[in-house]
Amino acid sequence: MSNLDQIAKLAGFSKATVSRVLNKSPHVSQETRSKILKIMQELDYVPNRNAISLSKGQTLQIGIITSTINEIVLAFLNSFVEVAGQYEFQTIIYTSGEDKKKELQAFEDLKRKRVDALVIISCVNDTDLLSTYCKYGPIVSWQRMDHTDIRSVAMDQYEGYMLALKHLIQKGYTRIANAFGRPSSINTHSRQRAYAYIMEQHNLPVLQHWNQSSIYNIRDGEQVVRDLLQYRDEFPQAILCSNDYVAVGILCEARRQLLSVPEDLAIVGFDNTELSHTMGITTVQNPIEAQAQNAFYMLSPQLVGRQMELQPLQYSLIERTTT
Amino acid sequence: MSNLDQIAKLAGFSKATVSRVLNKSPHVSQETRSKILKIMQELDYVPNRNAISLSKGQTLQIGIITSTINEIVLAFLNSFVEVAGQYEFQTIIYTSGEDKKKELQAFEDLKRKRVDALVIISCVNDTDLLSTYCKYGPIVSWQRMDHTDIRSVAMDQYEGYMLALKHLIQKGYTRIANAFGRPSSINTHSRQRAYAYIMEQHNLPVLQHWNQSSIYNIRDGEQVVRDLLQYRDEFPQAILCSNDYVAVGILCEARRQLLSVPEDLAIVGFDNTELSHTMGITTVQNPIEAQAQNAFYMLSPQLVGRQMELQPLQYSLIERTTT
DNA sequence: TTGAAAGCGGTACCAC
DNA sequence: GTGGTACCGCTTTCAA
Repeated sequence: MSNLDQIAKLAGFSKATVSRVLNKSPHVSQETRSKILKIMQELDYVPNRNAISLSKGQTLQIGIITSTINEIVLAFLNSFVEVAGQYEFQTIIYTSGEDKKKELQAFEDLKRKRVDALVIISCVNDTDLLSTYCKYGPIVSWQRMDHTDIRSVAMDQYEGYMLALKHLIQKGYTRIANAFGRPSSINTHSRQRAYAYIMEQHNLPVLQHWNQSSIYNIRDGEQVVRDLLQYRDEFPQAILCSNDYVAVGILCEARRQLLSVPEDLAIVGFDNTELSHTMGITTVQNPIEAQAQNAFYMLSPQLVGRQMELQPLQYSLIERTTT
Repeated sequence: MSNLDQIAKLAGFSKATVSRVLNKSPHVSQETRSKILKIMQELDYVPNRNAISLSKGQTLQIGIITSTINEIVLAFLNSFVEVAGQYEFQTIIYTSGEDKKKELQAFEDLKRKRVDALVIISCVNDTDLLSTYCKYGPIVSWQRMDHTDIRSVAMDQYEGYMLALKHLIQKGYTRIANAFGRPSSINTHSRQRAYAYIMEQHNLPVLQHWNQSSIYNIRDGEQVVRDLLQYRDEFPQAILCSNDYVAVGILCEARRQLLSVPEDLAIVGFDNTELSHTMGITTVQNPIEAQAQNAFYMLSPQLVGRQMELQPLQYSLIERTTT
């Protein structure tokens, strides 16, 4: 492998001049430039990115942290990789598997200058601890954070959940259950607030086993149906899900249990993923791609020195056949 | 940010000794070590990864190339990130969006020493061109390659497809259609060979419109059903799919069209993903996780200087309710 | 327009 | 066990 020095020697110029050519500096004469370019071509030269990173103190790499890559994360990840790539930034995946130590390595890598910035999709460490890393580079989060140092691109799911609740009530459903996600998450709290508010406002019943938590995926959704069926007399008319995959699980299991949807059980998903469309699940449209792009835009002032305008975000209800 | 030099000065030792402490060299006295470690702690010192990479000529980063991150890729990606992480390697995503230039950047990054190795999930460039990059580092592929320089971890889908075909025939289905993926791919060719062989052996009919290509995802699957319905009289009894997502699309659309499954149409997926389980789709179990792990193991001789034993791979048929 | 040289922050070989 | 020092390969300031 050839390096700058060799190119410089062969061309009869200094490293500085060769570097100028590489960086398209205007302060190089035309003939010098073409002579150097020719030699680079001949030697099949490409600059070493580690050397550049070390010298510039910038890697053009962004770390993205998630416990695991699942279907929900997919849309965000794709969209983020895409927009970051447009600005020459690469994306490194850090999967923690909910392990605090492993997750922390991503933050250490920010400190160690392996990445220029971090995006949190989900994290398990204490936010007070994580925010101490802000001094090493910009950090944004998709997951809502209870800490002011780390900004979040997510929307308040209170609004989205309200849409779903109002839709159900308007349709005449009164016995409404919830399949929440992480019990301690801000999203879950928002949803619980919306639920409590609406239920009280309409003077509707709230049973304890209608509030299930830690329901994340298809399998969990299937289990929810089986659990609810144990209380035959208190079976809900409708169920709101933490995401579309949970809704899919509930729908499939409901059918297996010979419940007809939406007559015996109405289902509302969340996110409006491809799958909810295919399976005809009523859901709340969540602009995930836009949030991923906003994540990059929020980093951009420190990354590319330019403030970028965030896209407006809005929920909407997509009515399909499960309500 | 502090660096080696500062630590050395403050501790009253040389950079070399500090470096030894960092790298856990045994040739440092206990008190020197603890003294240096104490100072590192006080200054909150961590070594700069770019400097290490430059000096060692190794980044501990592996690039993974795919046109887009979809559900099929998910299992592979998760598994690969996991196993690579166990050996301290990080994974960088390169999504090409089928753009040859963009895809080539990943290979240039191998040359430029941004990554130590590459894993191809899918690629669009000419394999002759890509194999010229082998001299810069190890490259393996999940997608089957027609080039000997780049080894593939994938299995020959001929075997898997045979399982599915034999299953259908044993069940008494004779009018069998195919939803193939990329027309030019080696996998598709393997499947076509298996199909042709079985059909001829059993003297079964083969209609041209029973062989659909470029069917990749749920939407494509839905479309397949609508297309096939145009030939009412020549509607197949069963259909084999390029993957489980196509099968899901076909299943959902078939139900919407009031076809009963498997009576009017039997469906066999491929891969045995979570979703096929949930929806009760008969499928071919494809050990994707093991292939991802093997991908790392195939890189390992050049990456960690150790030959690792590849896991044996085997297809099996998972019979569920769609056949 | 060009060059010399001092970084960037480590590693690793060779002395002692 | 420890230190001196030449790398690794590129950027950037200052002079000329």
